[in-house]
Amino acid sequence: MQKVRKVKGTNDLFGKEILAHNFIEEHFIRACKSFNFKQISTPILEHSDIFTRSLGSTSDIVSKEMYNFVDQGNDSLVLRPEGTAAIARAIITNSLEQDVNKLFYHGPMFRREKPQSGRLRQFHQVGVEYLGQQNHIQDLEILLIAEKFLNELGIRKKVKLELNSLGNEKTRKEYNKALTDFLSQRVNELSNISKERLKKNPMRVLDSKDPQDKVVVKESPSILEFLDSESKDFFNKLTSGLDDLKISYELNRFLVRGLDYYNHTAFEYITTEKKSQNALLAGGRYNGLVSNLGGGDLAGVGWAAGIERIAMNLDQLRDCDKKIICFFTTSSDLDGELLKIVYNLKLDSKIKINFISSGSLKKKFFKSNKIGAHGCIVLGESEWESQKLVWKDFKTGKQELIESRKIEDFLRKKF
RNA sequence: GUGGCUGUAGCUCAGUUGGUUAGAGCGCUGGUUUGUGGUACCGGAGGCCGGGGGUUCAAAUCCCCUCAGCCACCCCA
Repeated sequence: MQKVRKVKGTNDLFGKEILAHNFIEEHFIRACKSFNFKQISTPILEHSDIFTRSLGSTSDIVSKEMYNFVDQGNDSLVLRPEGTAAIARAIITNSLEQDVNKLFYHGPMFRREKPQSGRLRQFHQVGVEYLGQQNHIQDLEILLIAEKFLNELGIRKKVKLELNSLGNEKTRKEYNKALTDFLSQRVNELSNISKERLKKNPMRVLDSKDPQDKVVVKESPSILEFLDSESKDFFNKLTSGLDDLKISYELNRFLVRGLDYYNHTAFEYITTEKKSQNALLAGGRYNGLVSNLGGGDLAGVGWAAGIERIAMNLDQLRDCDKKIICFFTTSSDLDGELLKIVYNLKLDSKIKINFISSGSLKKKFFKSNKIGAHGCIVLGESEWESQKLVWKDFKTGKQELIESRKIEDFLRKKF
């Protein structure tokens, strides 16, 4: 019989991996709460049009990566490929437009891509969204959360912040025209993929990795010189704000976001190591998104980070400081008695109890060491006649007798 | 979707120009006279050598197909 197998690009999380996930989520939540952001959790299932309307039909996510299907009720549904559009939808459906919306979320996202390092079909993101009236302070605030988050994970020094402005709609319209003119003149020098992109979405040519393309792109006009006065003013406020906060960043005029809803601010935290999937955390401003989905005229800015990608860059997890104490008997007849004691123990979470029921006494000690126990409690036949237990400390090798009634006090005092 | 690399025990891998019952380390498990570990010794379980087909007296080994995994491109977190 063939072994059952998992869906391609999905992972079971256990052992070290899930510890890393939890570790990252905990730090993320703490950073968000410290800025008074509120949690939101939206469904994994959404109507397809939430994403087709907002991300742009030329985006790869919509054109080839969405897990969509028609259900038994003839609804066209999708496993959400990203969080921002879903949150915009939630704000509209719950009539939250009037509130100040400082939100954070975490959960699985789905894209049907060919898996590789740092890329999965089901992956996990954490993200923040700040909705309201446009104000550069909001951009700064979500960047501060990102800074705090990455710092506390100890990986801020491994990444750099790259920043660009995509300007407002007017800016992009003019820039796109200029860029198209420029690229069209040199279309023969471009790769085939870039020739295609030139027709559909010329700004995508800017972040091509093709060396030939890069030569051409290097000489292309810069969007930063096309910013109109509103866009320019906004971007200047943001960069001087970052300077004041002493947050280091690099301007990268080739940084374009893949999704249509972005405008003005665009940024990425990327690893300085040479890796193919180097964007750990990325985001930007999306002023038109909510109104585009039929809601009010609400500006927004936010980011999302890939938990798996961050986990790949985590040096090591801090060991949890709970101590393992093994419990076993000298005779299996007494296992029931010992279980009763364990069941009645009321301890705080300082220790983990590991009950051992198989093997000779020697093997039980052996196993205790194997799993890194701090010590063990042994219920021995002869000591049990006077209701006593043996405590053995593995560091010192010493053992002592304790009354079974007092075991709780004993352990509490010890740990 | 397009390429490259890799599939042998639970894990990491050996396996010589095709040659008989398929190997190691770690892990798991049992024991070393029956109540004491971290480091010893002896044993055991566990493999349709990813799957299918072909060449051959003979295939883990050579050829073809297929599946899976990893990596890269595209794109993105």
